[in-house]
Amino acid sequence: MEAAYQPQPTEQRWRQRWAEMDLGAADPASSKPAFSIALPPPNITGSLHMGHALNALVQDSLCRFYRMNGYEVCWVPGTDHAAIATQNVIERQLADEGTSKEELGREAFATRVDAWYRTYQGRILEQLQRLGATCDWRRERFTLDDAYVRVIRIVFGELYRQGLIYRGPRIVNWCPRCRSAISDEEVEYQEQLDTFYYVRYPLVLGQGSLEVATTRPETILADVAVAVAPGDERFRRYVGQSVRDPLGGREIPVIEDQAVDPQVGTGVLKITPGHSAEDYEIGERHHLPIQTVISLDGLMIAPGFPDLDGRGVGEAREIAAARLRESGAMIREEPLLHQVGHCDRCGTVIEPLVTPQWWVRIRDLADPAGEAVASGKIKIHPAQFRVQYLDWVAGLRDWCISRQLWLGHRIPVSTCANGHSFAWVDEPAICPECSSSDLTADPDVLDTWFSSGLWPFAILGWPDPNPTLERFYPTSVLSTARDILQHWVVRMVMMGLRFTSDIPFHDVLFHATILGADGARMSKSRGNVVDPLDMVDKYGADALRAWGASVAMGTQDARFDETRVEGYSHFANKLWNMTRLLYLVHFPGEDQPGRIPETAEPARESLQLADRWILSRLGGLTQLVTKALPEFDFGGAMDAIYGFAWHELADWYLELVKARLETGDAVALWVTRRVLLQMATLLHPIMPFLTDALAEQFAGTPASLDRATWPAVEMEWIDPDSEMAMAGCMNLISSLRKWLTELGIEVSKRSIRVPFFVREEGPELAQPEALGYVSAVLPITWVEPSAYDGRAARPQLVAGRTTLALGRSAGPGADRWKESAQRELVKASALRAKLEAHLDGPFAEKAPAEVVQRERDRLEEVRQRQVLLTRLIES
RNA sequence: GGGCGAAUAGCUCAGUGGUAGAGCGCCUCGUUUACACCGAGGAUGUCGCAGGUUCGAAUCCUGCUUCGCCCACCA
Repeated sequence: MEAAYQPQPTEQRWRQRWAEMDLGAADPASSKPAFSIALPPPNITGSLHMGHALNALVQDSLCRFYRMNGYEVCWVPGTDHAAIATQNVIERQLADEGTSKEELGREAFATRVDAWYRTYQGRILEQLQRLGATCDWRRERFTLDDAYVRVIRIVFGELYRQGLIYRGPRIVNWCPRCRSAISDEEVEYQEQLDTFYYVRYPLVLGQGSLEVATTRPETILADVAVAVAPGDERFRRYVGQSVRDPLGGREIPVIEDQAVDPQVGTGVLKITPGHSAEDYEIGERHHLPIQTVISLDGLMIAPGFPDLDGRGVGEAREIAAARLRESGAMIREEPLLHQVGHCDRCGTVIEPLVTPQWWVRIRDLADPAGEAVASGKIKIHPAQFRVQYLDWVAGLRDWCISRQLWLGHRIPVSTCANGHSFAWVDEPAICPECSSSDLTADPDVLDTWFSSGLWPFAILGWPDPNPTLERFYPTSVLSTARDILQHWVVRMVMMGLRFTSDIPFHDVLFHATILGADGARMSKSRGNVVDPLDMVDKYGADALRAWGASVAMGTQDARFDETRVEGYSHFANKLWNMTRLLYLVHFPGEDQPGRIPETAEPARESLQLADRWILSRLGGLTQLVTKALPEFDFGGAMDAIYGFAWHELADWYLELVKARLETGDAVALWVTRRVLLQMATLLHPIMPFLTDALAEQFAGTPASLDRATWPAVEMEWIDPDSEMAMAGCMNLISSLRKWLTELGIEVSKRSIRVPFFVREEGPELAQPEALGYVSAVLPITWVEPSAYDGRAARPQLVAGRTTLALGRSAGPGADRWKESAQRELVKASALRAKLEAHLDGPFAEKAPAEVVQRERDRLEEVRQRQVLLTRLIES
């Protein structure tokens, strides 16, 4: 074994081995219970980011855990074409090259896209493998594959025939830059400072006017009414009359509508159904016409107004405001901070526009999706996101699924010259109704989330009955980032329930979002992005995984902290060297190859105190980890293993057992081997590379711990008495070591042996092995008290209820021992006073008996300690 | 505006009704035959603020402050 653990060559070797062993291969014919995960398909828009990495390691840890627990695990990987995102990435590239998709033309653009997908698709999956992911790689899916496209068309056709998909002109969130509609969920609201314009709308008949407050004077030309709240006394006399729009001079009615809030602005709302979602609804209620003054490019259409016509919306706003000021219609202007919708892909301000689009009637789909979570059939972790899910599902509106992009799944509908529209799976040459061959295919493509929503069953071969689908659907767990809840998770539940009559997964995991070290979301523009593969290069995949496990399920976003990743790389080295310690006992030569041999389990009676203690602790650890992982408490499992390995096994047990190992003590050899190996097994789901490299050093282990059986808890190991005895002994050793240091005795010098004798023996030394343990880790030697009785005051130490005395005049710090004892006495007295006061009060009567007893024991201990210390100082 | 969450050591974060924890950083000392990717020791905390419940609160409740996330048609 090398003196230091080397992650890079080790990981490379094991990646290859796992691939050869095909660890992820799922056999639908197996008789084991099933566990399955559909890997959330990363967008093919570049490389893997920290979120992907975190998500991958969460899923991989679960898959490994369940395989080790006897499950047939199916983890299906894949990628998503991500229409809008990919198109934007490629458009940016083209812009950098000084060209555009329009210049290229559709065909050349499509070629370009294909090349992009080919380059990055494989790369993303390779990156997952570098993290140690054990997917069933042969089942890889891509949302543009023929089979996947077929599923989409079948689903679309079904919904179409069931009347759940319809086409119609309605107001949509239009992104003028993408030149496409986007769904409500793709709109991101940002606070923005604009001007609030107060504008006068004069009555057509008679004197008077209404004041309207608006942020969008350029849309006055598309106003079709002015509305007030029902019963608003201030404006009662205007209702039913007409006012003139102050730019165009058209007559428009004054109406009442419940959507108007009398508190906001002037209490009078201009109604522009063509350019506001809210106004559109009001317009529908009152059967108002729709006027349009903004084009799909976001430019004004105002033929009668040459100064406005063809201008951008921003410019037009300034011009319209100027006109209003000139005409005297502008009453005043004030700054207004408000929320404005932006395209979440390109950041452009959304323009609500009325265009013909395809829609999914949502209620029939959403209600069952809500019920699945409300009833507990689908569980969400952490639990507080359940509420968010339910609120969100309850508020869903019809879903706009058409996009006017060049990239994506075509809407599988054609219309013939005679006006027959029909959905298809394979594009037909003639109309099925009238056999007309004059067909027009719909030009739009589908929202990416429409196809992603089918992922869990589409990748398992639906709709054709097959063993994989039968066996692994519904999937067990869906793990994802929480920002995708509304986009994706809900869609999958809706589609799953509708088309498979079953939930798509049992548990939903929302892992933490990883922020940059500066606490902001990672973004290229902020320059705070950390590439997970850089971390893998630097510290190893296992270190990154261990860190990820420790933060994955926090309820709060987690800042990336490289020092902690580094800390876990040290941990990996520590584990390596703990195993190396045992290895060198068997194979003392540096380069001597061999495997730590299996030996027979010793009889329980032959175990020493330390052996019983560490096995008991191991039993407790096994219990904890076995419970934590299926509850998705990766952090709890990681912390427990870390603490056990470093602060119990390495710091104490291995130090105590070293001498026994060197003399070939069969019991010590067996216990050490057992503990090291079982600990590695428990850690394998989280740190697979390292633990496999460790297990390889032991004879009789499987080719990978992934194939090992998960350790059962050995109940007979659980031994509270030994744990308590050992705790006392460790406490004594710590006190003595501290004390020796204070006396100026070099604790770690092996050449020195300081004589000590036991003056008062407390429970710390009750176990026969205890004295030996103290002298095993400290440079002391035990002498008979009689040899020193009667001598003058000797430096003494009180630890717990044990008093030890130094057997010769001490080194340079010899005169300091009384100071040290004095300090201890002060502490003991203070503690005693506190405990006595506590036990004197109502605590003694009201608290549970065992808690009170514990305090009494502490008091008794501290009293004795005080007596000992006092005697000591006075001696 | 509504909902959810967070506030613990210098930094990043665990934790939990009964004696405040880890990693990293800092100070002292040490070892180089498991590990300097190490060991031993140390300093640093009114566990956001104010009330309440309780024998006991960092932990439960209420209010407040600050930060974050989600939702929402304030024009």
